[in-house]
Amino acid sequence: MSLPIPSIKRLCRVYELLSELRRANRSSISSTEIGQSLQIKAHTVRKDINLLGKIGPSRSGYPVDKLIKLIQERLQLCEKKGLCVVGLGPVGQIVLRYYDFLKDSYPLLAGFDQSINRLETINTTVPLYPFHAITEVVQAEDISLAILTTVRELAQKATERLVRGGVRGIINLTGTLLHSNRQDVWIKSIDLREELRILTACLTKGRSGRLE
Amino acid sequence: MSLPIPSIKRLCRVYELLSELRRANRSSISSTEIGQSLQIKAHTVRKDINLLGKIGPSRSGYPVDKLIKLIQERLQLCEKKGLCVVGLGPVGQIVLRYYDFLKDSYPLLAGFDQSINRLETINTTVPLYPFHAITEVVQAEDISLAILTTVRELAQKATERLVRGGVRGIINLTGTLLHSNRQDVWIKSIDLREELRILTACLTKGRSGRLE
DNA sequence: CTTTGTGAAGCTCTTCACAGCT
DNA sequence: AGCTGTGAAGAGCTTCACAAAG
Repeated sequence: MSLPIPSIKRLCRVYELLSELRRANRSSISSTEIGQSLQIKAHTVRKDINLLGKIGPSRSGYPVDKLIKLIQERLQLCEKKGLCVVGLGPVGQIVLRYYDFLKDSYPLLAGFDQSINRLETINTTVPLYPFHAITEVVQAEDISLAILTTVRELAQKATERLVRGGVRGIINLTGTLLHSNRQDVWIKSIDLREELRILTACLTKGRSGRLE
Repeated sequence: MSLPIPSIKRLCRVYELLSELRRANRSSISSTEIGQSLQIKAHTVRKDINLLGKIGPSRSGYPVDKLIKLIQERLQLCEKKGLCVVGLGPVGQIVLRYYDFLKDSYPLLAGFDQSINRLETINTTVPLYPFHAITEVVQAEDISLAILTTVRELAQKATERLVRGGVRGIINLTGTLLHSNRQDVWIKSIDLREELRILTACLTKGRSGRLE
């Protein structure tokens, strides 16, 4: 059975927490403590973990190593996924320069831009290609995820080429609404202006909830 | 009555769509068409709009102008909110340089960094201040929103100073979990690594839903 | 005959309560 | 005592179905 999206989101945060704990050599942690650290109710943490399947009969907190492995397997965080950046303006260049923190799981295999000038002047170890090569390169390099940072006008065309090449997940930073008929493509749009508006509207609510 | 968060999010997107329509001189639009444009069910669009209050008895689509005004009022998008950026590394500098697209509603009143060197070398019309001045400046300039882009180590301290000065909404781009006891402070955390993991996990689900 | 408006039904996710294990 | 695991209850949001209006 497939996990509910809210559970997936929380489990990704649990995963990050556990990775930090492992670095600090902690060997186990209780649902209560996970809850406090991440500001989630302990009930919910346990439900989420149980949705993953049986972890074993330990009754004194969850073993960090086992739980990491379980989440990795169930959420498919174990196998590497090829990543690319489309649009090498200021934002795209930041991704090129600072992607180190994700290269273990998401090797950055390609950057694309429509301007030949940019392709020639940007100094990076990531292979760069012209915009028209997207489908071909994505297919050849087996890239399944993309970060979109193009100008608005190119966003939809880029999406189509990415999907045609085999990309199945896109982080859309262009502030444009992307269309894709396909039912197996996931798009996460992030737009600062929209987020500011949401925050503004939330201020009028009495108490604050967490924004996912 | 206060709106549910999912409705707030959708209405912000409707608002953006309506703004575009107004620029194109459209005078009315139906819930069906809004739904198609934003990939929301028409039912839901109407429910959301009705939550705002009575808009009037027109039965041939919603009048664009009236609806914009109604959303603005109810979501408090009308009055300006002072904004600041904390942390002037690569990401913070992008906000400084490209914030134009939001300055109408969110004037950027201050930038903060802990490095005096940065404060002196960055070329911008936005007033820059040292890290320790956060509380004071936020209060003096009546700033209510902040974009956080500091290094991890400073994120929590920055948050405390911002909140003490009067900030009530924070977009957190630091990849750190922020704590705030206060019930009237809203925090939206955006973290590329987490988003990539969520996308990865979603790929294992059969059909794609929209990620909010 | 298309459009909005809305109570009611339905569904998904969260929270509860408590059994069972260590 | 403190912890996990889980069916049952509950809350919140979405979807439905249809009345009412142009």
